[in-house]
Amino acid sequence: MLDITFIRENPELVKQGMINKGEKSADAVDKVIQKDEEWRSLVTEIDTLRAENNSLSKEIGKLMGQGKKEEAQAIIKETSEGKEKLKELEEKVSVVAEERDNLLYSIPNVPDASVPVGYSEEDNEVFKTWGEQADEEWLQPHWDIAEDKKWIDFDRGSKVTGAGFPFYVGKMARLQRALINFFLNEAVEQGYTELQAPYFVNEDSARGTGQIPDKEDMMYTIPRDGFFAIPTAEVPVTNFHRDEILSKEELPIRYAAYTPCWRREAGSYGKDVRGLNRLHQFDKVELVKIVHPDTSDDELESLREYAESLLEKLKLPYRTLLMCTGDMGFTQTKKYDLEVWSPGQQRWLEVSSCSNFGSFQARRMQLRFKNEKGKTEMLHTLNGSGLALPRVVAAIIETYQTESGDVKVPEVLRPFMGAEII
RNA sequence: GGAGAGAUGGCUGAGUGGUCGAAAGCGCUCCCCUGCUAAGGGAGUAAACCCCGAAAGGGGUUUCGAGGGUUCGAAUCCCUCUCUCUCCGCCA
Repeated sequence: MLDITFIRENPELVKQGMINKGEKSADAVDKVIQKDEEWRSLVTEIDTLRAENNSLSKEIGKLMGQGKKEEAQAIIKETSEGKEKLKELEEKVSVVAEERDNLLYSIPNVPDASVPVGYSEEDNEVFKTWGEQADEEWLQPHWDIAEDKKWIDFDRGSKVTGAGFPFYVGKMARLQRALINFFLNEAVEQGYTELQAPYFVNEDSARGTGQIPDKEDMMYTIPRDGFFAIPTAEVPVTNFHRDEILSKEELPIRYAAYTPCWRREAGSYGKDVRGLNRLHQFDKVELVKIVHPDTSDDELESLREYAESLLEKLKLPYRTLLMCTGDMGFTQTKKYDLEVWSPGQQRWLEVSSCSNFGSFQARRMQLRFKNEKGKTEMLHTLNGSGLALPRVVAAIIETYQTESGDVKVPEVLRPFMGAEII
């Protein structure tokens, strides 16, 4: 959610941002400004009326205390009239406030000036490419190798739960555990605080990070208890400080959390979902930063660099994309995607997405701090994967396969695997 | 799952229908006093929103777990919900 005052003062900027993000119309901007004016004048009216009634009520109290019941009675009659008018206005103001808020929720975050304007994948900018993209003929996709070695059991996963819920068997299970350990150790070494988070969240939290009302369908629900299975650790971790006012000494806050993630991914099909490319349950280490507004630009760069360093340590070729306005999503001001090279599939696979949300999320969840002047101000939030496991696993299997049919263990994982060959 | 107790400001804790946004204490900030230290005195110390103002600031409204209700008036009475604690049961 954007700040209504900011919209009021920069309507053209907000409109342009909306258009650049691919919204059909930016009418909501003018509408929300008008609704806000309406709301403010109603509030002024109500406040005045209430002030009158309050002072009359105090008068009654005073008279009652002095035993002047008849004089009090006369004033009571007067306040009763004001009360009815008040009720009417209050109903009106709540309707207007809701209309204003709905409009406000429909306006996306304004893209940063450094973001390329564009409306499709092709307009994303290749920010960086690292490593050689292997393309030998004999390279196999990871699902063939995994099936051969009985490392991943998709069929039994389907039997036990459903499609997209595989079992990892033996060495493959251990590889996952190795990656989780590696990612968390690296993050802690970089100064992130490790956090173990709940896997279910309530409705307020889902709303706080914006899964509700927009993206409800992506989540699995536990209706009986009103919970949602988290689609990413971003949800519980960012909500950790919801409704809090932090002191500036606590900043920046950096968290790393490993959790499974559940996504319904309705409507997916074809080669995109083969093997480990897209699952309903997967593991991920998520990084969340809560920072001073002045530092969020730098924090995004260091977040990206950190995520990139993980792929470099695993020696997995990748590229970094700077997402264009139309491909970056509703809540972000700027976003980088990291894509690892999948030699067996000859395509790029997204393994991390590093985003700056500015104060957009913070405002929605009332995440604030006391600034230098002692005023409360919205914080900035960022997050990025560090990293999502399945596609990294796919890339490892495909990149480290040998012509003789083995798969080697990346050097940095050997201490965790206790072997050089998986 | 059953029985009971509770939720008040940064913290402790008083307040059971009327000058209560809330006593008192602690903490914190500033000032005074004190040649160090210790102690003492005074003032201040929540958030959101609206209006006025260039600003400093001023005025108003709302908020005592959340939501609804009774009343001219609610921290205080009624209803619903959430959370915390204690005991019992169950359990990794």
